[in-house]
Amino acid sequence: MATRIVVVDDHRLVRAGIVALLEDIPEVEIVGEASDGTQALKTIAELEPDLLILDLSMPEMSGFEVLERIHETHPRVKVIILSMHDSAEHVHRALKLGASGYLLKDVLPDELVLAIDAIKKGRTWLSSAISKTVIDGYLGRNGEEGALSPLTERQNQVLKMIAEGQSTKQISGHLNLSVKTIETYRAQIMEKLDIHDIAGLVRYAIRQGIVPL
Amino acid sequence: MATRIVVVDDHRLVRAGIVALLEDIPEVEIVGEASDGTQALKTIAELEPDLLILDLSMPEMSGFEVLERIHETHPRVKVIILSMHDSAEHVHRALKLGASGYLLKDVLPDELVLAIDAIKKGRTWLSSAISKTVIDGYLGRNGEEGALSPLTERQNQVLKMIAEGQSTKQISGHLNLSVKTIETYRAQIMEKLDIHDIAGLVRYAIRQGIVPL
DNA sequence: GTTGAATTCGGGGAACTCCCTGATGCCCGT
DNA sequence: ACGGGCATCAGGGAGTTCCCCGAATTCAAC
Repeated sequence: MATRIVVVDDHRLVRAGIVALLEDIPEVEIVGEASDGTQALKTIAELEPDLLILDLSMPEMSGFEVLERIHETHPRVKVIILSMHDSAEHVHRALKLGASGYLLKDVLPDELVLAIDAIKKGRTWLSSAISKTVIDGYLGRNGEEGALSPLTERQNQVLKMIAEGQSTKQISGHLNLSVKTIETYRAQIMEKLDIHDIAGLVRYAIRQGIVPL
Repeated sequence: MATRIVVVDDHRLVRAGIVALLEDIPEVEIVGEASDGTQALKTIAELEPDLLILDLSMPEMSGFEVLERIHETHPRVKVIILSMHDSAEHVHRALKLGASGYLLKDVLPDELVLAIDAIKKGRTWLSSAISKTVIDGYLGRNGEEGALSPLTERQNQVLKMIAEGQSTKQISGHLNLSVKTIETYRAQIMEKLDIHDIAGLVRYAIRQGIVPL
């Protein structure tokens, strides 16, 4: 029986492209499309597909949120993440939230078919470019540079607020912490990431999906 | 005779999608693909296509640079810009650099075909969503809020450096201007954009394509 | 030829960041 | 139980930003 697929991406052209690519594959059947998170959840509830192809970067509701809710409400629906960014942080979050696959948008079209096949059989499929990163992470490459988000929860929280444009003082207010504490975090973040200006932190945060663009 | 097209996009999947979409159209023929600017220029020199479908956001060489060089070396090659961002600034730059069309990635696939057709006939095609903005700009909507980048050249230059992470002092050094002057610009920028923190400026600059992510 | 926008600079002071050092309590793993 | 990572805070001072003011050019435009 064909795998029933729903494609979620906010760019119609990209969506249409994926559909066009999969159209010729006999084992799969595109049963629905959606262009944002809300719509995606509705479509899934209606159609109960086997597989979701999910773009991460979407307005309103991010792919992560969609992923999270799907995992709660429709745990049997497998999800392949389509992303532009080869970011360890992204991969980490996606897998944690129950994604079955993570493909970069620059994969060969054939790989999409392979991935669908693998996932149908219960495996997890990662783009070859990222599997190395993940394995490194798994191996506890905490040595120096690599690995998944090197920041603690608090640091991530503060980073987010920095990237949102809040000042040290504002952050300290919102978190009910002393200015000094936030200063410490900011310094720790900058040291760990080896980024030494706000602009760099903002770009980092955007790339990591911590704040929307 | 069929329009000979080269597709340039750094995401293979997207490229493959576009190709798949155009494959069925009899009037066009995809003769080549490229995944970055350098490759694109080479391909164009070799194949001398009629039309280029160009993604703006690419690593190494941005779509704008490619566009610029093509216009210099192969002025007869028409270019359709494919972009994710509905940014007046982007559209403006693209048209200035000689693009014949500007399509958002969320266009209906059919519109791509229409655009190709229109451009083949010497017209300019803009995604419906953006044509309004452009017309407003054309009408000299310099009144208050709207239009193309509201910043002066200097302000843009400073904004870029801010978004790159340079401090007021560093910028003043690089531009051989006094710190006070840069302070003035920064204040002017913030006032004009109604953005009052560095993080916001960085996000704005990224959205406008002034700095890469 | 005056008006206006763009570019350039300054003074001064309050506010804030940045950097360094040091410290406490807590929880976790061996 | 001890080391280590984490979260939390402090003091102090140099350096910067931020915000208020004002003002000189130049150049194009009306």
